[in-house]
Amino acid sequence: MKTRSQLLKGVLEGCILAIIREEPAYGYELSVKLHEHGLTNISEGSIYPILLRLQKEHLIEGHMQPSPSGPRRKYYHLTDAGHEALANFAEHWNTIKGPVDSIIKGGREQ
Amino acid sequence: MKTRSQLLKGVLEGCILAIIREEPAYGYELSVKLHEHGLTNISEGSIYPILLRLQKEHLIEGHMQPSPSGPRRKYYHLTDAGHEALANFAEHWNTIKGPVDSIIKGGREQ
DNA sequence: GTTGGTATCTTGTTAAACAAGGTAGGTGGG
DNA sequence: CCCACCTACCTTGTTTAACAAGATACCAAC
Repeated sequence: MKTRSQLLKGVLEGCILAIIREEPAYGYELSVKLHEHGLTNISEGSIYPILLRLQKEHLIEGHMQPSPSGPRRKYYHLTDAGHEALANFAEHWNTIKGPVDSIIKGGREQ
Repeated sequence: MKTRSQLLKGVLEGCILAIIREEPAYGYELSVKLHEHGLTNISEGSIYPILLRLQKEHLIEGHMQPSPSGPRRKYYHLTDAGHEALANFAEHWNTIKGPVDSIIKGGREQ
């Protein structure tokens, strides 16, 4: 179903920023949390590239930390620019969500 | 602002299907209607490619018709497959909208 | 020592929005 | 008559993102 993956464009990035805002998280954890929130089947092949991109844009910063069990984890936290970007994203999301809902539900002309 | 144009990915296609479902429309008209609904700054360079794509996928059909004033218009209407695709899109949209809202608003762990 | 879960990252493919630009019909003003 | 303007169509090239697939590796338990 590629409709879904098109709908996720740009959305995932914002969601990841939002989750990290709550508390620092590592990649693998993000895939679990997104799933728990209802965004199922988000593969790691989507998440890691986003994390690298966000890091390159200085919206997040990461540092390795040992795990109580298993390989080391790279925890990411938001930068100031990251908080701004998230606010910006939330605003865009809100200006799109309303119109799209009203159009899809239909029936309203003019 | 490219965040916005990423967020529109996949969304515009569904919106166009939804508007055409209400009544047949032509390209130029769609750009006006989207704007009226709150989706501003959608250029014709976005709309016409979508219409061509939808037509190629047999979700819509178009036919030329004279205009009371100005060049001829190409009115599009939904096919059966188009109705299905729209229902499908609406479903996907609904499964994404809720989770994204809850993640952005934040505060909920586990 | 090998299996399996946790964890990271990379490459290549595909698909979509949009800017920019090109074509042309009709109408009204000069 | 012709020229400018609005309506209306379509195309090309650029950029960006999700994702599948796969590579790597640590650790624990058996």
